[in-house]
Amino acid sequence: VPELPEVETIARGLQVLVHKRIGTVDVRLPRVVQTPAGADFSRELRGARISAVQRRGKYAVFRLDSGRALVVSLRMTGRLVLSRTSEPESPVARVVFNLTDGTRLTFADVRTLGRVRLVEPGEAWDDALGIEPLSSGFTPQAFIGMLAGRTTPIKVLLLDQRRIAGIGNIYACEALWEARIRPTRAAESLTKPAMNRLHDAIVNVLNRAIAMRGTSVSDYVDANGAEGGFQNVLMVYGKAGMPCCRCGTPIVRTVIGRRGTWWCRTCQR
DNA sequence: CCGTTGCCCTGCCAGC
DNA sequence: TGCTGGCAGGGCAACG
Repeated sequence: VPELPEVETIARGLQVLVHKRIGTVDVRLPRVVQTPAGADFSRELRGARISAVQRRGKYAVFRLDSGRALVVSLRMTGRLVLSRTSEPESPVARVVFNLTDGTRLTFADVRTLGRVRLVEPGEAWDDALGIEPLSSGFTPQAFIGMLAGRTTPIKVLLLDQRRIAGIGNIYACEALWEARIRPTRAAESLTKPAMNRLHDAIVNVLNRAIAMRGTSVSDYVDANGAEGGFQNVLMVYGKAGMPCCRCGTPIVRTVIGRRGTWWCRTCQR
Protein backbone atom coordinates (compact mmCIF):
# COMPACT_ATOMS: atom_id res chain seq x y z
CA VAL A 1 0.00 0.00 0.00
CA PRO A 2 1.72 3.18 -1.14
CA GLU A 3 1.74 5.71 1.69
CA LEU A 4 4.08 8.65 2.20
CA PRO A 5 7.36 6.66 2.42
CA GLU A 6 6.49 4.53 -0.61
CA VAL A 7 5.47 7.49 -2.80
CA GLU A 8 8.57 9.38 -1.65
CA THR A 9 10.74 6.42 -2.70
CA ILE A 10 8.98 6.19 -6.05
CA ALA A 11 9.36 9.94 -6.67
CA ARG A 12 13.08 9.76 -5.91
CA GLY A 13 13.45 6.90 -8.35
CA LEU A 14 11.65 8.91 -11.01
CA GLN A 15 14.08 11.84 -10.86
CA VAL A 16 15.68 10.40 -14.02
CA LEU A 17 12.63 11.72 -15.87
CA VAL A 18 13.43 15.35 -15.13
CA HIS A 19 14.10 17.27 -18.39
CA LYS A 20 12.77 14.42 -20.51
CA ARG A 21 9.96 14.98 -22.99
CA ILE A 22 6.72 13.03 -23.21
CA GLY A 23 5.93 11.61 -26.63
CA THR A 24 2.82 9.49 -26.94
CA VAL A 25 0.48 8.60 -24.07
CA ASP A 26 -1.58 5.42 -24.33
CA VAL A 27 -4.64 5.20 -22.11
CA ARG A 28 -5.44 1.51 -21.68
CA LEU A 29 -8.33 2.02 -19.24
CA PRO A 30 -10.09 5.37 -19.78
CA ARG A 31 -11.89 5.47 -16.43
CA VAL A 32 -8.61 5.90 -14.51
CA VAL A 33 -8.16 9.30 -16.16
CA GLN A 34 -10.07 11.84 -14.08
CA THR A 35 -9.42 14.92 -16.18
CA PRO A 36 -9.33 15.93 -18.93
CA ALA A 37 -11.61 13.19 -20.22
CA GLY A 38 -11.28 11.30 -23.46
CA ALA A 39 -8.49 11.88 -25.94
CA ASP A 40 -7.72 15.34 -24.53
CA PHE A 41 -5.55 13.83 -21.81
CA SER A 42 -3.14 12.22 -24.23
CA ARG A 43 -3.19 15.12 -26.65
CA GLU A 44 -2.43 17.74 -24.03
CA LEU A 45 0.47 15.75 -22.60
CA ARG A 46 2.11 15.14 -25.94
CA GLY A 47 5.33 17.13 -26.24
CA ALA A 48 5.32 18.23 -22.60
CA ARG A 49 8.65 18.39 -20.82
CA ILE A 50 8.93 17.21 -17.21
CA SER A 51 10.53 19.86 -15.03
CA ALA A 52 10.28 18.13 -11.63
CA VAL A 53 8.98 14.97 -9.97
CA GLN A 54 7.61 15.52 -6.49
CA ARG A 55 5.40 14.03 -3.78
CA ARG A 56 2.49 15.60 -1.93
CA GLY A 57 0.87 13.38 0.70
CA LYS A 58 0.38 10.08 -1.09
CA TYR A 59 0.27 11.68 -4.53
CA ALA A 60 3.07 11.64 -7.11
CA VAL A 61 3.31 14.97 -8.93
CA PHE A 62 5.00 15.54 -12.28
CA ARG A 63 5.57 19.25 -12.90
CA LEU A 64 5.56 20.22 -16.56
CA ASP A 65 7.28 23.13 -18.29
CA SER A 66 3.87 24.54 -19.22
CA GLY A 67 3.10 25.06 -15.53
CA ARG A 68 0.60 22.24 -15.57
CA ALA A 69 1.06 19.13 -13.48
CA LEU A 70 0.32 15.44 -13.87
CA VAL A 71 -0.99 14.12 -10.55
CA VAL A 72 -1.12 10.39 -9.83
CA SER A 73 -3.01 8.73 -6.98
CA LEU A 74 -1.84 5.13 -6.52
CA ARG A 75 -4.49 4.12 -3.98
CA MET A 76 -4.03 0.44 -3.07
CA THR A 77 -2.25 -1.37 -5.87
CA GLY A 78 -1.08 1.36 -8.22
CA ARG A 79 2.51 1.34 -9.46
CA LEU A 80 4.69 3.81 -11.35
CA VAL A 81 7.45 1.81 -13.00
CA LEU A 82 10.18 2.67 -15.49
CA SER A 83 11.13 0.52 -18.44
CA ARG A 84 12.08 0.84 -22.09
CA THR A 85 9.44 1.23 -24.79
CA SER A 86 10.88 -1.87 -26.46
CA GLU A 87 10.05 -4.12 -23.46
CA PRO A 88 6.74 -6.00 -23.14
CA GLU A 89 3.99 -4.02 -21.44
CA SER A 90 2.49 -4.94 -18.06
CA PRO A 91 -0.81 -6.83 -18.41
CA VAL A 92 -2.30 -4.38 -15.89
CA ALA A 93 -0.96 -1.21 -17.52
CA ARG A 94 -3.62 1.51 -17.30
CA VAL A 95 -1.75 4.51 -18.70
CA VAL A 96 1.55 4.30 -20.58
CA PHE A 97 3.75 7.36 -21.01
CA ASN A 98 6.30 6.95 -23.81
CA LEU A 99 9.13 9.45 -23.48
CA THR A 100 10.87 10.64 -26.61
CA ASP A 101 14.20 9.08 -25.58
CA GLY A 102 12.81 5.54 -25.42
CA THR A 103 12.08 5.53 -21.70
CA ARG A 104 8.62 4.29 -20.73
CA LEU A 105 6.72 5.21 -17.58
CA THR A 106 3.87 2.83 -16.84
CA PHE A 107 1.01 3.46 -14.45
CA ALA A 108 -0.07 -0.11 -13.67
CA ASP A 109 -2.82 -1.07 -11.25
CA VAL A 110 -4.41 -4.48 -10.63
CA ARG A 111 -7.48 -3.15 -8.86
CA THR A 112 -7.97 -0.09 -11.05
CA LEU A 113 -8.73 2.22 -8.13
CA GLY A 114 -5.78 4.54 -8.80
CA ARG A 115 -6.33 7.76 -10.75
CA VAL A 116 -4.38 10.20 -12.91
CA ARG A 117 -5.26 13.77 -13.74
CA LEU A 118 -3.80 16.80 -15.45
CA VAL A 119 -4.14 20.01 -13.45
CA GLU A 120 -3.89 23.54 -14.80
CA PRO A 121 -1.27 26.08 -13.69
CA GLY A 122 -2.19 27.47 -10.30
CA GLU A 123 -5.06 25.05 -9.85
CA ALA A 124 -5.48 24.36 -6.13
CA TRP A 125 -5.80 20.61 -6.51
CA ASP A 126 -4.34 19.92 -3.04
CA ASP A 127 -6.25 22.54 -1.06
CA ALA A 128 -7.99 19.91 1.03
CA LEU A 129 -4.73 18.16 1.93
CA GLY A 130 -3.26 18.77 5.37
CA ILE A 131 0.27 19.47 6.51
CA GLU A 132 3.26 17.44 5.38
CA PRO A 133 4.42 15.53 8.48
CA LEU A 134 8.07 15.77 7.46
CA SER A 135 7.94 19.53 6.87
CA SER A 136 9.30 22.09 9.33
CA GLY A 137 5.76 23.28 10.00
CA PHE A 138 4.82 19.97 11.58
CA THR A 139 5.86 20.96 15.08
CA PRO A 140 4.65 19.32 18.31
CA GLN A 141 2.59 22.47 18.91
CA ALA A 142 0.95 22.23 15.47
CA PHE A 143 0.11 18.60 16.10
CA ILE A 144 -1.26 19.24 19.57
CA GLY A 145 -3.43 22.00 18.13
CA MET A 146 -5.01 19.51 15.75
CA LEU A 147 -6.18 17.29 18.59
CA ALA A 148 -7.95 19.96 20.63
CA GLY A 149 -11.68 19.37 20.87
CA ARG A 150 -11.55 16.27 18.68
CA THR A 151 -13.49 13.33 20.05
CA THR A 152 -12.65 11.04 17.16
CA PRO A 153 -10.37 8.06 17.87
CA ILE A 154 -6.74 9.15 17.56
CA LYS A 155 -6.12 6.58 14.86
CA VAL A 156 -8.96 7.93 12.70
CA LEU A 157 -7.45 11.40 13.04
CA LEU A 158 -4.03 10.17 11.91
CA LEU A 159 -5.62 8.78 8.76
CA ASP A 160 -7.52 12.00 7.98
CA GLN A 161 -5.67 13.46 4.98
CA ARG A 162 -7.24 16.88 5.59
CA ARG A 163 -5.20 17.15 8.81
CA ILE A 164 -1.94 15.37 8.05
CA ALA A 165 -1.11 14.27 4.49
CA GLY A 166 0.46 10.92 3.78
CA ILE A 167 -0.15 8.63 6.77
CA GLY A 168 -1.98 5.41 5.89
CA ASN A 169 -3.00 2.36 7.85
CA ILE A 170 0.43 0.79 8.17
CA TYR A 171 2.20 3.84 9.60
CA ALA A 172 -0.75 4.87 11.77
CA CYS A 173 -0.59 1.46 13.48
CA GLU A 174 3.19 1.54 13.79
CA ALA A 175 3.37 5.11 15.15
CA LEU A 176 0.70 4.42 17.79
CA TRP A 177 2.59 1.32 18.94
CA GLU A 178 5.85 3.23 19.13
CA ALA A 179 4.20 5.99 21.18
CA ARG A 180 2.44 3.39 23.37
CA ILE A 181 -0.99 4.87 22.69
CA ARG A 182 -4.24 2.93 22.42
CA PRO A 183 -5.66 3.59 18.93
CA THR A 184 -9.24 3.97 20.20
CA ARG A 185 -8.43 6.85 22.53
CA ALA A 186 -10.33 10.07 21.83
CA ALA A 187 -7.80 12.46 20.30
CA GLU A 188 -8.45 15.23 22.81
CA SER A 189 -8.03 12.87 25.76
CA LEU A 190 -4.32 12.21 25.20
CA THR A 191 -2.02 13.66 27.81
CA LYS A 192 0.47 16.29 26.72
CA PRO A 193 3.40 13.84 27.01
CA ALA A 194 1.48 11.30 24.95
CA MET A 195 0.80 13.88 22.24
CA ASN A 196 4.50 14.71 22.14
CA ARG A 197 5.47 11.05 21.98
CA LEU A 198 3.05 10.50 19.11
CA HIS A 199 4.33 13.50 17.19
CA ASP A 200 7.88 12.18 17.46
CA ALA A 201 6.81 8.63 16.62
CA ILE A 202 5.10 9.77 13.41
CA VAL A 203 8.21 11.59 12.24
CA ASN A 204 10.52 8.75 13.29
CA VAL A 205 8.50 5.97 11.70
CA LEU A 206 8.12 7.83 8.40
CA ASN A 207 11.82 8.68 8.25
CA ARG A 208 12.88 5.13 9.07
CA ALA A 209 10.51 3.75 6.45
CA ILE A 210 11.90 6.12 3.80
CA ALA A 211 15.43 5.06 4.75
CA MET A 212 14.37 1.44 4.14
CA ARG A 213 12.64 2.34 0.87
CA GLY A 214 9.09 1.63 2.02
CA THR A 215 6.98 -1.37 3.04
CA SER A 216 6.22 -4.20 0.61
CA VAL A 217 3.43 -6.26 2.17
CA SER A 218 1.44 -6.91 -0.97
CA ASP A 219 1.92 -4.97 -4.19
CA TYR A 220 4.28 -2.10 -3.55
CA VAL A 221 7.47 -1.81 -5.59
CA ASP A 222 9.57 1.26 -6.39
CA ALA A 223 10.10 2.93 -9.76
CA ASN A 224 12.60 0.23 -10.73
CA GLY A 225 10.42 -2.68 -9.62
CA ALA A 226 12.34 -3.32 -6.39
CA GLU A 227 10.64 -4.16 -3.08
CA GLY A 228 11.16 -2.10 0.05
CA GLY A 229 12.57 -3.34 3.35
CA PHE A 230 10.34 -1.95 6.10
CA GLN A 231 8.03 -5.02 6.07
CA ASN A 232 10.88 -6.82 7.86
CA VAL A 233 10.81 -4.49 10.85
CA LEU A 234 7.07 -3.96 11.35
CA MET A 235 6.08 -4.17 15.01
CA VAL A 236 2.28 -4.60 14.83
CA TYR A 237 0.82 -4.20 11.33
CA GLY A 238 -0.48 -7.59 10.20
CA LYS A 239 0.98 -9.28 13.30
CA ALA A 240 -2.18 -10.65 14.95
CA GLY A 241 -1.30 -13.37 17.47
CA MET A 242 2.42 -12.59 17.43
CA PRO A 243 4.04 -11.51 20.72
CA CYS A 244 4.48 -7.78 21.22
CA CYS A 245 8.19 -6.97 20.83
CA ARG A 246 8.02 -4.78 23.95
CA CYS A 247 6.00 -6.84 26.44
CA GLY A 248 5.24 -10.23 24.87
CA THR A 249 1.45 -9.88 24.91
CA PRO A 250 -0.13 -11.23 21.70
CA ILE A 251 -0.94 -8.48 19.20
CA VAL A 252 -4.68 -8.14 18.51
CA ARG A 253 -6.54 -7.04 15.42
CA THR A 254 -9.65 -4.89 15.86
CA VAL A 255 -11.59 -2.60 13.54
CA ILE A 256 -11.45 1.17 14.05
CA GLY A 257 -13.01 3.53 11.56
CA ARG A 258 -13.65 0.55 9.26
CA ARG A 259 -9.93 -0.23 9.07
CA GLY A 260 -8.09 -3.22 10.40
CA THR A 261 -6.03 -2.08 13.38
CA TRP A 262 -3.20 -4.04 15.00
CA TRP A 263 -2.05 -3.13 18.49
CA CYS A 264 -0.97 -4.34 21.93
CA ARG A 265 -3.62 -4.29 24.65
CA THR A 266 -0.98 -4.23 27.38
CA CYS A 267 1.50 -1.55 26.49
CA GLN A 268 -0.65 0.75 24.38
CA ARG A 269 -2.69 2.94 26.72
C1' DC B 1 -17.36 21.88 10.40
C1' DC B 2 -17.75 17.19 12.23
C1' DG B 3 -18.48 12.41 12.15
C1' DT B 4 -20.26 8.38 9.82
C1' DT B 5 -21.50 5.27 6.02
C1' DG B 6 -21.52 3.39 1.17
C1' DC B 7 -19.07 2.45 -2.79
C1' DC B 8 -15.42 1.28 -5.83
C1' DC B 9 -12.29 -2.82 -7.41
C1' DT B 10 -9.63 -7.68 -7.90
C1' DG B 11 -6.74 -11.29 -5.84
C1' DC B 12 -6.19 -14.14 -2.13
C1' DC B 13 -7.44 -17.35 1.37
C1' DA B 14 -10.04 -19.64 5.16
C1' DG B 15 -13.82 -22.47 5.66
C1' DC B 16 -17.29 -25.63 4.17
C1' DT C 1 -12.04 -30.17 -5.52
C1' DG C 2 -14.71 -26.13 -6.12
C1' DC C 3 -17.34 -22.56 -4.47
C1' DT C 4 -18.32 -18.55 -1.32
C1' DG C 5 -17.68 -14.77 1.66
C1' DG C 6 -14.59 -11.79 3.91
C1' DC C 7 -10.77 -8.93 3.66
C1' DA C 8 -7.24 -5.75 1.92
C1' DG C 9 -8.04 0.25 2.23
C1' DG C 10 -7.59 5.22 0.12
C1' DG C 11 -10.51 8.67 -1.65
C1' DC C 12 -14.76 10.55 -2.67
C1' DA C 13 -19.80 11.40 -2.31
C1' DA C 14 -23.66 11.70 0.50
C1' DC C 15 -26.05 12.43 4.76
C1' DG C 16 -27.50 14.17 9.45
